[in-house]
Formats: sequence, C-alpha cells, structure tokens
Amino acid sequence: MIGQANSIERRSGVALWRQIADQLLHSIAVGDFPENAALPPEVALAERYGVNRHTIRSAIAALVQEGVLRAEQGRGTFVLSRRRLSYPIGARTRFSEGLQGQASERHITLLASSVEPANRRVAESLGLAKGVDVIRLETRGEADGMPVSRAAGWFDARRFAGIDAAMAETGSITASLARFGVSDYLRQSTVLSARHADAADLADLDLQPGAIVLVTVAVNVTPDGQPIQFSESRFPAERIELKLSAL
Amino acid sequence: MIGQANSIERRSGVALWRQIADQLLHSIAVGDFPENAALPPEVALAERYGVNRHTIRSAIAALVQEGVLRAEQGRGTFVLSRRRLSYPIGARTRFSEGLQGQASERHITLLASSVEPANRRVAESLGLAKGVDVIRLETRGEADGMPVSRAAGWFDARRFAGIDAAMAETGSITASLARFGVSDYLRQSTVLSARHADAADLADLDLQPGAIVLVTVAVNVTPDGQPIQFSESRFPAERIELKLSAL
DNA sequence: GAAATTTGTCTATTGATATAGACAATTATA
DNA sequence: TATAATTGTCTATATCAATAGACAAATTTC
Repeated sequence: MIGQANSIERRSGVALWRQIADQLLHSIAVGDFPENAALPPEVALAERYGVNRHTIRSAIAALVQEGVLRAEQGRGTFVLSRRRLSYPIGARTRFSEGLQGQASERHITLLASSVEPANRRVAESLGLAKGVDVIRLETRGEADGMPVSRAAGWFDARRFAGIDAAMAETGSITASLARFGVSDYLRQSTVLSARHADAADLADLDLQPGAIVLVTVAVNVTPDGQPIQFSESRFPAERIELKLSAL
Repeated sequence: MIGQANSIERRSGVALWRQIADQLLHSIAVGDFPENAALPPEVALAERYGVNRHTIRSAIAALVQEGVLRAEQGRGTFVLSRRRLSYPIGARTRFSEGLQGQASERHITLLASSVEPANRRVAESLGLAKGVDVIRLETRGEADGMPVSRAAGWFDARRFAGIDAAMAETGSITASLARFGVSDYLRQSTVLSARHADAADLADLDLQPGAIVLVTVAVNVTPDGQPIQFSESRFPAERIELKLSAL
C-alpha cells in the first residue's frame, strides 16, 4: 500500500466488517503480518479502525472462515499461510509450467464443453465470420487443491473438432492443441481488468462473497500469427497475482 | 463475462444495491447496454435480479451519482458515456503516449514528494542497501479531467537529487529522467493485483466507496539493465483496463 | 495460585438495508 | 384526450449491520 491510510467508509454499501477483512487480507498479503504471527488483539484493532470490537470480530470471523486466520481463545489470532501464487503472463503462458515451483500439485479440470455460434467478440478475435460454430471449453485450474483460475476458451469448431475430448483426456490445453498439429502457440494479446466476483465465480473458485477477481481476455496464435484460441480467465485476487513477463 | 449468471449474494457484507450497481457497470462496460441506450425499466430489473424495485432504485441512484446513468421521469433511465480507457503496459510504458488517441487532454500532477529511507521492497528492487535515502514522488494521472491513475515512484536520492523539482516543472517522468542523463528506460517487471479501493484511493481517484482498483508494482531500468525507478500504481477498474503488449 | 491478557458468548439498542404496497408526476402512445 | 408505461415519493415493516456493555473461558505471566 502507499499512504497506508487504513481507513474505512460508512454508508458505502460495503459493510464495515468486510472492508476491514479486505484490509487485513491486504496487510497480510503485503507482509505487514507475517505467517504465524499474531494479529493485534481485537480491542487494539477496534481502536485502530475506530469501530466496535464486535465489528472486528465479524471481520476476523470471515477470515477464519476463509482459512486465512486461526483464532485461539486466551492466546490470540494468528496468520495462516497466505502466500499468493504468482502467475506469469507472457508470450508463452502455460498454466502448469507457470506455477511450477510454487505448488507441488497443479492441474486443469474440464468442467463443461459446448458448441455454439461465435459472438462478435469471439469471431473477430479468431478471424471467423460471426455465427460460425465454435467450441467452448470451461475449465478450472487448481494448485495444491485450491482453485486458482476459471477460464472459458473458444476454438474454431471445424479445425478443432474433438478438442473437448482431448482436453478431458489430457487435462492440458497445450497437449490437446498438439493433437491438432499445433506444436507451439504464442500469446498475441492480453487485456486485463478486475471486478467483484459474481455468484458463478464464488461457486467455481470457492470464494467468499465480496471477493475480487482479476479478469484476462486473451488471444493465442500460432507462431505464424494464425489465431487459434480466444479465452477469458478469472483469477481470485486474494490467491493470485499476475506477473507480466516477456510478451 | 462468461456464464452471465447475473446473480447476487445476500448476507455477503456487500449491500445488494451495490452488487447490482457493480453488475450494471460491468454490463455497460462490456457493451450490453450501449451508450445512450435505455436501461430496462426498474420493474423488469427488479424481477431479473429477484429483488425489490426500491433496491434497484438504490443501485441506479448510485450510478446516477457517479455520472454513469441519467434517469428521466416518465421516459426511462439512460446510459451516459462509459467508455473504459485502455492503458497499454509494455516495455515502453509511458503515461501520456499510452492514452494518446483515447483522450484529448492528459497530464500528470505531482501531488507530493519526500525523501525517506528505502524499505526492503524498494531497496531490493533498486539494488540499494536498505535504509538508503530514496525520493518518493506521488503523482496522479488524469485524462480529459478524470483521474485515471495514482502512483508512487521511488528513485535513488543520490543519483536523482532534485527530480521532484524537475517533475513539478515538466509534468513528465520521462522528461525528468532525461535531465539526469536517462535518455531511455524500459519496464523490467510488472506485478499485477486488484483490491477494493481504500479511503485514500477514493479521495485521490474520485471514486465511490466499494470501487475496485487495479494495482501494478513495477521496476524500470536503463537499457543496460540498471534499475532506476520502483513504482506502485493504482488504476480505477471502472475507468481503465490494462492492455498488455510487448514487454 | 493469582493476576493480566485475550478470545468467546450473551443481551439490548440504534441505524442502515431490503421488502411491500400505494399513489403521484411525467412522458409517450393509441 | 385517454391510456399505458415509467420514474419519483411516501409510509410501514422486517432483517442485517454496528454499537455498547457485561461476563465467561482459556492462556500466559508474575
């Protein structure tokens, strides 16, 4: 954080306990409260934020629920592991490789697939006519059992017919594309935004209401510039940061 | 958006009217409701979100307050301009150039400057010893009179003594660095995250409580790899998207 | 063992959020 | 001009969020 104002807004449509929970989460992520350290006692936090102790307790309860804190009667409240994974985005963005070294177990699950007519956005990105059939793959990425991404990918249905089966079998976009003669692909463009998690995000990513998701909209192309995949991915901001590298 | 669930969460610590306001904002940004188009009538929206009409009215009132919507009795509620600027991030990220063509007027204001001992993060990034003096520049970027970024930049105080004055005079980081013999610089690394705007963000960026900010932490280096600037920038997610390019 | 510190639970009260219904005011349309 | 559609205002009620205070339960410290 910059100015470290540590202040909160009333009548904002966001409950005080949630604002405080968010700030604590941020303080922890930034390292103000290291792993296993004790948080200041509830009374001290209440004074610092200018709220009632019960409001602090609500914020802490939410973070305990999220698995960020552990409260022990008589001892204090302690910080559990809250390391954010750093997901590299660059010319060769690959899920599993990207998190190598940060999580021992990582995989992608195919949640659903469908064939649908391309909407304007998908069609333009893939260089197809609007309305042409495309295959949509809905996937979730997990690292050490924790959901870290939720993505939708669109592919030309004629060129990549059966990629859904390949994906289900291999659990890898890269491997699936390889079956269709795509030995290599590059990230052509990435546009980034952020918003509140909606109900679908909450369910898919196992988040608590009020969480924030990072959203990337990207196009992958073959080395000779032919677009093969359009995707929209969502990352829980509390678990992932995006590290931009050579692109 | 992906599944387009358009649903909301109760008892989440985020008021329903704010969740709905956020979703409407997103729908508008994505183009579901084009500029000058009429929103569905309040009764229809109430049914669609499964809430009372008064709750919809609260959400709309907030967006009217933010200047996103205009309500006219007897006619309907209409979308005002809600174009998000696209801020390019790449090897040569420069504020003014980046928004060229998207905003006719754009400039950086120096809000404050100070000399302080480098903390661990700044010291490591700049290759200095912890505690060495660094200059901190607090700036705000504006496009067409609207705040679009709020940044803190840190520089080695010995090498760049007086850069605060240069910044105040030129209104440009690039021009200021040029005075110290830095004719060119590159973006070495960028780490990206998102969080709720805190009180300082709300004031600096003229945001409404509950808004989301994109946060970039970056290091700029000279062409031969010498780090010269460490920075942390915040962008209002409702006004800016980040477009990642060759980095 | 006693005291101090800290989290856990309970009751009560106030203000913000959300629902429900009715009707007024304005605009567009038949 | 009448009717329908839409936003604006008002009252009433229920639930959630936040404050306030008191005391219990567990742990650490002296």
